[in-house]
Amino acid sequence: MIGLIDCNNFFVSCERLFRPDLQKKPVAVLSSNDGCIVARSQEVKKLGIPMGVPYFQIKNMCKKEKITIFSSNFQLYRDISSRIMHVLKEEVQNIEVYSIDEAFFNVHTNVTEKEMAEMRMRVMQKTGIPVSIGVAHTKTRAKIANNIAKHRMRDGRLTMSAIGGGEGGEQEQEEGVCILDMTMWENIKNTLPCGNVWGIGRQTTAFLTSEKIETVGQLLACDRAFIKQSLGVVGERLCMELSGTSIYRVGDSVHTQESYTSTRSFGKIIRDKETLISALSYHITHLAEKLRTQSEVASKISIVLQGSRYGAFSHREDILSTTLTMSTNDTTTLIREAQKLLIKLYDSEIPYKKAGIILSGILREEVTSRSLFDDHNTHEDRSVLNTVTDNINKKFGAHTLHFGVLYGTEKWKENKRLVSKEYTTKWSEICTVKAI
DNA sequence: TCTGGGGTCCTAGGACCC
DNA sequence: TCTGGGGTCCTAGGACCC
Repeated sequence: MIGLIDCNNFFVSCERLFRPDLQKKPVAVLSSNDGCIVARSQEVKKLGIPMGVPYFQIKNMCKKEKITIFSSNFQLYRDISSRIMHVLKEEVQNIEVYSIDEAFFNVHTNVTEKEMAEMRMRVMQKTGIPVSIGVAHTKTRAKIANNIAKHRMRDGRLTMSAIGGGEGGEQEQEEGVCILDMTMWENIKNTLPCGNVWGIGRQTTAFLTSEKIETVGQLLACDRAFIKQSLGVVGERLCMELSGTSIYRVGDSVHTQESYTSTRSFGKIIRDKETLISALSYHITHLAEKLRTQSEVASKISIVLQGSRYGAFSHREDILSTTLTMSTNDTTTLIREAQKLLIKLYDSEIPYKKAGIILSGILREEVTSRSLFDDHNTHEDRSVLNTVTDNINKKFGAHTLHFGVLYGTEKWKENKRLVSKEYTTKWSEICTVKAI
């Protein structure tokens, strides 16, 4: 059987961990630049505030309903996430970290809800973060099981009606866990909407609706050739998973990353080339450092520029890439390449709102060969410079030592007015406990 | 005034090869 | 007059996920 553990309202739970006064009170977390709502407490969901809504549209409502708002604090969330995964590794043998707040794991066939409920309590006790656990025969079904588990938690003994299914059976249910066995699957599949399934998004849901296919039961009753023809191999696999044949194994998605992206919206409109260079260099500094700590190099660099998506220049995104003559993780080389790309892509007429870098063609540093025409001495010098820079920044904090082009960062840096402290990753912001 | 960021996989079509 | 068949690799774009 495959289990899926998922943290409840993860970012909100992280904030509450250090603000216990906010338990049971409405709390929401914003995306970077304080743009949109990306995490909501149960109380906020009940108020009808949807996921992803722009903050400025509901600012008044937040004030009226006394919702506590936080800017996103990814340092904190990443650290709490790693603690949870660490605890989980002690609990089960095979875990696959799927996202910042989710992990799949294998569990024995006769696992009981009681066992999972106990595991859930231990994770909560050791980390302070509430989680839900769903178990089923396949990953896709485990996702559904987890969804049911989440609803069981909210209002005590809730049924599937909240996500569209009709949960049958009178058996005792544990809070926050669900083992979706054959009997229960047969009970829910004919009322479970396709759109609630992992892997069926907006487009596919619209298509299925147009074909009068609304529920998972109806989808599974379809002709296989029709599925393959209209939804491709992805749809075919999805149906296999739904019908109980496991296609995706635990551990499948654990492999080295193929690309790294760093992009950020600007706090205000940017028009001049120099500030764009500064922004791109900032992203390169971050990514190149990441490559170096992982002993990797990139063989392709892309710059991304985007005009304001709302207003006269609606949705204009430009990408320009170049393949490097030699794979590298050297900050200087990458900044130079980005500058060349920017000169080609830059348009003084466009009010820019966002810029970023994508590094791809990621390779292990030791397997890459050197170019015949490469200047060996320059390479060595750069390597020494990068090492020294990395060490200083590691010791004294990010960007202590940086390239001159990064002056200008303050011109585009995001707004983050409501950010909480780095309680667990920064000495100066650590919690103080007073014993009386 | 104000609308996020970081990924993966699949597919179709073009370039190129023998 | 008549101009094949079978591949691979790369890329851009779409759909989806958290």
